[in-house]
Amino acid sequence: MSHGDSPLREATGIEAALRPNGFRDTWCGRVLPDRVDSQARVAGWVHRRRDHGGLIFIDLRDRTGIVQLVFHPDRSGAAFELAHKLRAEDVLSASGGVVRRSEETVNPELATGEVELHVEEAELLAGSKTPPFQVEGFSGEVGEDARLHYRYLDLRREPMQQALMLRHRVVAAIREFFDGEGFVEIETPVLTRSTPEGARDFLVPSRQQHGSFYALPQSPQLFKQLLVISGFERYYQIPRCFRDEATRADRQAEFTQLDVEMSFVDGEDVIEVNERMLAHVFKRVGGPEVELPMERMCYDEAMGRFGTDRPDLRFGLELVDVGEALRETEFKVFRSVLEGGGAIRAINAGRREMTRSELDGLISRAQELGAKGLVWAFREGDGWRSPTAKFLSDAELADINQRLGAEEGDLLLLVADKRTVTDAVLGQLRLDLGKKFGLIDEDENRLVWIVDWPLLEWNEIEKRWDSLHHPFTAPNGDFDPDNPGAARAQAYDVVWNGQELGGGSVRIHEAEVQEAVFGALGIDKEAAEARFGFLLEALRFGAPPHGGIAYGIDRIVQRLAGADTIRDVIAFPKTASGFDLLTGAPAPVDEPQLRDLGIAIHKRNLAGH
RNA sequence: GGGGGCGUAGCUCAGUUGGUUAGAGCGCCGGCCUGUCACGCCGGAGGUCGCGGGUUCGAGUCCCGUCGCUCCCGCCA
Repeated sequence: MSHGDSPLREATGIEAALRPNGFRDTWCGRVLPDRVDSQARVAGWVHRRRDHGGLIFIDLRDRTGIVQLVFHPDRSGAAFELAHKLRAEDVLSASGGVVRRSEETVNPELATGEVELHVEEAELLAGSKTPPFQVEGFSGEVGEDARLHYRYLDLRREPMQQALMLRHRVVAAIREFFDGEGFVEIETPVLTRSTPEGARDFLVPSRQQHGSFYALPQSPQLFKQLLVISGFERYYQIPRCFRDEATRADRQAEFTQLDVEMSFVDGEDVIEVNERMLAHVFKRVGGPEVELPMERMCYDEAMGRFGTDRPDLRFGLELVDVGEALRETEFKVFRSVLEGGGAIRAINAGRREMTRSELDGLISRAQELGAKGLVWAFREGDGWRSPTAKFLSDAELADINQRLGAEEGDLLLLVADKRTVTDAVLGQLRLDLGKKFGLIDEDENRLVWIVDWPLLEWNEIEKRWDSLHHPFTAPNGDFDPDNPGAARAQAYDVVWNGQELGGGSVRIHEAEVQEAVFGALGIDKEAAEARFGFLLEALRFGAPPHGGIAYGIDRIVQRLAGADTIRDVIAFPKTASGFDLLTGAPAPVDEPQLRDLGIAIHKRNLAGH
């Protein structure tokens, strides 16, 4: 290792470690060229240091707290070879004062390739309680509650430091790219108008207009469209967005978006800029290499082969339609599904050993995902080993085997239902099995644009058409209100290893088209005018053709960091039920505050207490 | 909103078919040790078993409720 560059000479480049020195009350430091952790036993562990303007701060594990070390750059050469012992009581008693130590020799045979640091002076700046959990060094995993309650301590831990630094670099690289491409970053309101089409809104009561509410933005979608109408041809923003829905490992109610919009473009233009942006950012932060142009797949193909619009392309187990093989089947379950216009779809999971209870688990999982059942089978000779085999003819079994490319012993899974159900269920089972069987190469990276989307999809439960993206996505070509399901859209989602990083579309730029699409969505003229009148009116002043995209920054960073949950790349996340364990939010407010807002609380939920 | 798992010392956890004084590792406190880097050795303190109710001679253990953490489904245009 080369330590000759004297990192001590660069004030901001100082990295040092303090480690136990054989006695609990002594410690010495070591310098590494880039970044070193500190640990020292001074009646406990020094578990953290931060460099700060040429000084190094060390948090001590107990009441010794933060220590300031003053380095003498002109002696740093010697410092690389010397270690000083510093007695704990010196530090402890030095509150506000300075401790001076004499030099002592160091045993050169102990050289580890790291460099020991000559500590010239030490000054106690602040004490510290014993942390509630071990911040550095060996310890079991710390529970989520404890980490979130003491988030500021959790954030001292190296993986969290790395994650937030990575996040910073991602955001910096994004700004660097868009600035270089002539984009303008413009902020849009956080207190805005509720548009209850999508997720539930977070509402903020108005003090001046009792009974009226602001909504926190689910996305700056409408404002960015207004901005392109204003003549800002290339806009971007990194806004905080809010959706009052359940939290998940990859979802927080409060999240950060990268929002982009461009004028006088079609979908190709948006994709072209954005894949260059992704390549730039990934390169800047040491992520996987992005080959340009990126892979693309049509929506219909993704749904057909993988049962999802965000396929993980790192492994096979693709969906296959076996309905043709069962056209004449006597098996009542399959027959009624086919006659009802449904589909029978299947995946060949390959040659697997599975116990009966594991197979039962697959059935439960399929039912949980919405299927009525799941047929499993192992190819055996020309037929199946399966409880279902006896209901099917030899010819049917052979045909299915052939369609699935099944070889001896392969596990086959069939679902019969409406096509949307078969695909959703098998698409998820495919992912479950991919993980279970270790089919996913974690080192592989597959970025793909999913393109050419339907504009709308039929919502069977609500009996209406829904937007696949959002109501402002433009139909490709003429829009036929009598056949809304036929409309396609220049929409594009970018999917990385099965996770959607972002999505966008070309937008409607003509008021008449927007009105027609609202109509198809069941938003009548009056409702459209009430909720989106400002947009419709703006469109009537001449909007440029425009399109854009929005990304989930948290997810991008999560993937780049290799974190299991989005919480690990958010400094102060909330729990699954939306609590902030650190501050205690949400919390009741005082009666006068409520009076000011004209709000009374129904205490029906408190009555039982 | 529904389902599963969890809640015991500061942290991570064990705790048998319900049975006397609830344990371990780490951390913490005291003592010893001059080259550690998960230091080591000796000793010690530390618990409303999430909370409330119930069953029982007896509850960490069983039941009901409740609060919290977590995963899955719904939801997330």
